[in-house]
Amino acid sequence: MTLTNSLESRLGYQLRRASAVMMADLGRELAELDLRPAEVTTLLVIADNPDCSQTEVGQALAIKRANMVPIISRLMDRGLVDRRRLDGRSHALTLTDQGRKIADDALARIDRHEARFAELLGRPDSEVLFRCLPVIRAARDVELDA
Amino acid sequence: MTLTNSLESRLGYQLRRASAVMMADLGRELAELDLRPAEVTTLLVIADNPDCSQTEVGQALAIKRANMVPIISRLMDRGLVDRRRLDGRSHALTLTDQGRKIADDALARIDRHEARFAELLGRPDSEVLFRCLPVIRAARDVELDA
DNA sequence: TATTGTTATACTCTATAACTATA
DNA sequence: TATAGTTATAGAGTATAACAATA
Repeated sequence: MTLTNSLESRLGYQLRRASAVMMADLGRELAELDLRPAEVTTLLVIADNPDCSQTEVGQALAIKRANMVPIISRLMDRGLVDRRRLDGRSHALTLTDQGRKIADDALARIDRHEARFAELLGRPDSEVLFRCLPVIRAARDVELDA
Repeated sequence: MTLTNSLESRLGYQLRRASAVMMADLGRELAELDLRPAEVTTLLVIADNPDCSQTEVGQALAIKRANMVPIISRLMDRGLVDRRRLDGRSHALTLTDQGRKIADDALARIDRHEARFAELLGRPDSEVLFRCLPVIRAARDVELDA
């Protein structure tokens, strides 16, 4: 009744399944904040880079310009992000006080979630992962726009 | 102009980005077959387990019963998968000759794609990944149905 | 001309609830 | 009652093309 699956020996498949498990776990951790993963990551990038632009956030997160629009829009509607005109076409993004509070809370939750998995893996293996995953990304990081 | 991103030090984030890169690369490799990743994996599981049921394929791939329907449906429409009534409610899935040909082609492409990344990582690190990723999955593998 | 933000739209995968017809 | 397959529907992420305003 348990099926064999030759995909189990493929790295891409294992990566996808592992990533799905961590995303689901993160989702549970963030559900109370009513924030989607894409919104949280956006919030954290703005926290790290006050006065950055929407396009820059997208570049940091591999999210296309067009797809940043509804994310920023929702964060502003909720009073977590503020923006200030720079020149006629670009904005400088910052967190509001509320946004900073939520970002801090989110980061604490992320780190609880991370700790659960780090403990599972142990120190030396974690280090290999942190060395290998960027190598995979660098192979051809998601190309933004065309 | 390059932003800092504290997420870079988080395993979940690195996994997701690395997985996205491999998925995009796989997508390019499979585009000529006009098969989506979910369809290819389904095809390969049926190849490995002739006469399995739709629900079983879903369990192997962490795809919910309801979401298997359009996948199987499209594979049958294209003449790649065949099914035979078992009892009044379950079917036995098999590949057609055409399906077997496509599955073989897909597997060859997957392995070319895999080889590119394996080469990048090297032998000992690859082994660590193949040991670690299932550990992450096992932490709480995607629970099917409710 | 190139860039920032935007709109509109489509596709892929995933999630839930409820139904049917069996067993 | 539980199971296999199904329908309908919604959400989330991602992709493309095209536009306005500005640099």
